[in-house]
Amino acid sequence: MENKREIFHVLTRRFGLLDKNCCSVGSFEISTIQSHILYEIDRQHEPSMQQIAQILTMDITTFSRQIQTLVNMDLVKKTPSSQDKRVSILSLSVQGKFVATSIDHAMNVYLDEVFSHMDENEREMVIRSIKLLNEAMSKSSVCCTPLY
Amino acid sequence: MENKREIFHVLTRRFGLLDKNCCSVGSFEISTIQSHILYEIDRQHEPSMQQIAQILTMDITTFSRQIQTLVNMDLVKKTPSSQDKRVSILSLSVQGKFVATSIDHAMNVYLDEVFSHMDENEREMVIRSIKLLNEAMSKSSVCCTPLY
DNA sequence: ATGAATACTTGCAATTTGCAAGTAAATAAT
DNA sequence: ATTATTTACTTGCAAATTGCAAGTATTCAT
Repeated sequence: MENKREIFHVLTRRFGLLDKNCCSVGSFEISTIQSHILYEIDRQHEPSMQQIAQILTMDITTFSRQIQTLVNMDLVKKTPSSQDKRVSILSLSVQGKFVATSIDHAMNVYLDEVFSHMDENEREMVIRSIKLLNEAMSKSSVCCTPLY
Repeated sequence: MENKREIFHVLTRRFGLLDKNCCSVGSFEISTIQSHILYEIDRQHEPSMQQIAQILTMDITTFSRQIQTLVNMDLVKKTPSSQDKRVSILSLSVQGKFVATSIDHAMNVYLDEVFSHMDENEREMVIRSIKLLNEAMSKSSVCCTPLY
């Protein structure tokens, strides 16, 4: 029987390391969490604070302060919702979009390099496997609240 | 072309979340980093502080203090090396071994549950893919030095 | 024997964290 | 219509975590 945890542990530590090192773009020093925040704001449609905080399973107060930092860095904009004045709609500034895109690009460059060590069949298999795994994880009842 | 980053991001966030939630065993409150430290001490043969800190890419001073905490919790033992009195050999206490094993078990239970949503062929494919990926990542020259 | 390198520890100051308590707006109850 | 409750977010504060600089102790190099 395989020790599944081991191989997953190695994988996620490596990826986490990449996540950690990827995040300085130009003069911006971006922490891992901040890059994840930018990533999620970019993905979602007019997200509120709550929404992003929940996706990232962050305490809302911690999140609030991280957003303040990102607003001060002029990477994120906060717009009060017209429907509900309590909620702030988050969006990326032009600079924020640039940073998010740069990080995304860097990550994909890295992943392409990783995949270059495989042949075409292997590449396809791996991609298919990760997708399968994501589906299976989202079906799981054991861990965590589903992310998407 | 796939957006590789997206599917990897989802995967590693989910796994990270699991890592975060898994770690309270009995009366022990274990943080994610601490569980990784226990895991690596268990894996390695008579590791020094440096060794584990490097594997986990942690600052040695931060690591030193984390180890102090784990020693105080009676989960880790520090034995001065007989060959070199500067180095401390790390090992798990009986309790530490128990905690590490419990976490490992919990993770594998979760992973088994995840894999139960697949058929046997898929399971094999996924395991093979993760291994392939780990190999490819270890060959990569790009990762883990700052990208910009 | 002396200087440089290595393995680790401590001082300190900055950052990050999460709970408790706050404000303000929307919804429900009377 | 007024009051109470819930929701969305912010601030106070105290504890924990971090990393650099500077320290000690041991080993290696010359």
